[in-house]
Amino acid sequence: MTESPDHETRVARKERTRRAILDATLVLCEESSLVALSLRQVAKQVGIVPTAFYRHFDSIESLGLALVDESFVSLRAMLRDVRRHDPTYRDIVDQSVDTLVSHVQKERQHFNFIVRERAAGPLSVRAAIRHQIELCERELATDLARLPGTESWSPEDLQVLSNLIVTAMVATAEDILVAGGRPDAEKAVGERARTQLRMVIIGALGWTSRG
Amino acid sequence: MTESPDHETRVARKERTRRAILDATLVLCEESSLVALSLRQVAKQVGIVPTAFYRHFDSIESLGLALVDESFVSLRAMLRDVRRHDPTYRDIVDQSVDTLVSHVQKERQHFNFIVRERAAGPLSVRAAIRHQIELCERELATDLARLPGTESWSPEDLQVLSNLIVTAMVATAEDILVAGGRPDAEKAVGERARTQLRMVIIGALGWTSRG
DNA sequence: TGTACATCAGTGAACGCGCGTTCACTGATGTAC
DNA sequence: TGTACATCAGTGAACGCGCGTTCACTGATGTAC
Repeated sequence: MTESPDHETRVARKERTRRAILDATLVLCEESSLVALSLRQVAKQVGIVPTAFYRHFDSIESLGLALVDESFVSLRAMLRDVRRHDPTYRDIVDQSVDTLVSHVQKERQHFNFIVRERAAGPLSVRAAIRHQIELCERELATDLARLPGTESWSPEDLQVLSNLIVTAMVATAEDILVAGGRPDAEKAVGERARTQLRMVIIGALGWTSRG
Repeated sequence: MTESPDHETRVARKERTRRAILDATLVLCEESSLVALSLRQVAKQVGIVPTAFYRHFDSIESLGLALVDESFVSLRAMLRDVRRHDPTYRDIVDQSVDTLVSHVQKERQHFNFIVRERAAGPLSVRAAIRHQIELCERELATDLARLPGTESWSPEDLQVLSNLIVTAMVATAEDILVAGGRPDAEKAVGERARTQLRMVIIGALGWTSRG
């Protein structure tokens, strides 16, 4: 990079280039997938020579793993927001869906990366994403256990319910991305997610665990 | 192709090569995605020279569209099986999930292709898959309307419920593929899908449409 | 503070390779008479 | 049935291009004294 500020430390400059590589990759992954991406395309987008890439990552695959970590840091921040129930909301469903929708809009590139690479990324990237989503499911299961009405549920059934909810929320995130910024379409997807969450939760309350 | 039977018509030989291209692509797409696939890799797998590819398809993208059509023909056959409720089953949920699981196992390559390219394929392929899944959702919605207990539901809410069920079933198919043939893991995924369908249907019966 | 040396992010040339696509071709199959 | 011609699936050479990776390098930044 030539346009570096004059009095920046060497470590800071390196970090800035690393950041630029991550950002460039997120941009390129808006259209396609990691597996169709070349190191040279990334370098070109960043504005460095291809060989400079190796100062930061071994391969596109390890760059992908770094992006998974980073994406889930921001996703976990969202889950914390959901968990901290804002008293101005009359309904936990309304609040959760609003948080999801606004977070996907704000972190569009990260969510797009996750949903695409989850299905099509390099094997290790797919595995890492699957693992992270499973952790989210488990966290949600323990949250659900604190909800009134689930006292008699077995841990297994809570886990199954949690899996269903996470699946529906991932699909909602995908559909918000497909809506592509059209506010009416995004709003419709949010409405649908609200209805689905209510259906599932009413189903949950009517359900008697076998455990 | 050199190993052609002696007395095969020209049309039949062409069809056989076309079939071989489709099959080779499904094999190569087990590991990766269409967008990371080259025409030369496909030709090599088939055993033809790269240029012969053009006798059958314009591009990898149009080959992908042909595979979408083909995959959904077999998927629709499955939906017909689900719809024709076998009286030996005590439960529509048990039967539907069994049909799904066995169909995914039988048509592993097609399902793998669909779930991967749905998220990561060329734009036109993604659009085609999204369209087909939407058609499935609509069909399911009309089926649901015939179920006792849904008389008071609005068409919109039936559609929303249908979307939730299809989403859960697509996720189930994905997880069966991830289970990768390990019978215990596949069985567990089927069990979970059964429980989830029951939760959703109980939720549906407890739900009062606003329409 | 000044000097001598070490570190290391980024450079640029070079490599062999697989890519999509073009083109003129071959030879078996199909058709008209 | 036999002949002359048309069709067309598959061939093989050739092209310019982008690929990942190697290597020796440069020159600014950092460190030891």
